[in-house]
Amino acid sequence: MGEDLTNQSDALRTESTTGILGYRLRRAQLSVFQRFLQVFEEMRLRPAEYSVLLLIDDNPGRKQTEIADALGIKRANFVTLVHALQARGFLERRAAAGDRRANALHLTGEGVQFLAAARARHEDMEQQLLSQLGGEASRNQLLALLDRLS
Amino acid sequence: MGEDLTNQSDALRTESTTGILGYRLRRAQLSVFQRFLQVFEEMRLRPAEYSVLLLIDDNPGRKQTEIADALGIKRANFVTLVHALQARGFLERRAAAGDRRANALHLTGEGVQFLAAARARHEDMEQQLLSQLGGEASRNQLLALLDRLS
DNA sequence: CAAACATTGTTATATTCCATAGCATTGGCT
DNA sequence: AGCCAATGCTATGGAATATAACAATGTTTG
Repeated sequence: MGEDLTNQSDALRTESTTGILGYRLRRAQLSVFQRFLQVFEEMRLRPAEYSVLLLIDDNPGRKQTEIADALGIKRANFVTLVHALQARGFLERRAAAGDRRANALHLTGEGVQFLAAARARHEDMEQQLLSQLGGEASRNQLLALLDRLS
Repeated sequence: MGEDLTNQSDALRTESTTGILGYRLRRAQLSVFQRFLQVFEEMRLRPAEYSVLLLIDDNPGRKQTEIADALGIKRANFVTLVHALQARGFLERRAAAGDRRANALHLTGEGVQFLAAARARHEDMEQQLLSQLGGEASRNQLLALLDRLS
């Protein structure tokens, strides 16, 4: 006999949470974002900012609200984002063609350059994630499954 | 000639973001959490709170820090969570057996009852997600892939 | 044993993200 | 002209998260 009375700090049972899709999704997303923050710490680039730069690069001249909507960001909160990126010289808010209310968003030369560097860095990160997932097939499957939840 | 000069608000190009794993993960996670918040609005239960109740139910008598660690919650922030659930009568903080600093967490009868109701509600939600994913096989595959990212 | 150190729960605080309300300016429509 | 919608913006609050510091207690070490 003689149970071990010394601080038996066993591992916890976690079966209940492992069955929850939302919980697992959150953990995975947090892990990926955490890595993003590390990788882009010295560039001082946040995930949302990166997505903004990408979208403007592919859609120059669009209005703030259009970009914000596409990213699921409230236009009120988008203002701060854009101003910060503008303050760093990465984008311009030009007067929109036929609408004096709207700002047409464009990347500056500096912004294009910065985005190129970010893209390279991000490419490496995606490559790491790819190898974690075990190949292109797994990655594509994951993306397809995620789409069904969105 | 004659391009259409009337506000041509075409769809934006989003290829750049669709290739980003983290972005897609975030959107899916947000979508699932959004639904959770809707489903549990009248029960006034947040995702984190639900996970706390589940974990205590499976591991009664554990210390706050143990539960918090398992969920990736800082113990400082965990205090508020626990106090709120205690204020609603769902759990108790009893004196831990051999440690006068620690609180041993236990569900109350009311807590068990509440958790049962939450579980039932959550079961329905998972069932919906399952059908969105297209079956058990897809769900299991998704969970496996998510694990490789965590 | 006494001293040094670690852990536990807690408070306070700052930051970031996200949502809502309201506003001035401008545009579109009737 | 008059009404309503859209656009960018400010202000503000809530929620999640991170850190620092603290008192009480436990653990380890000289």
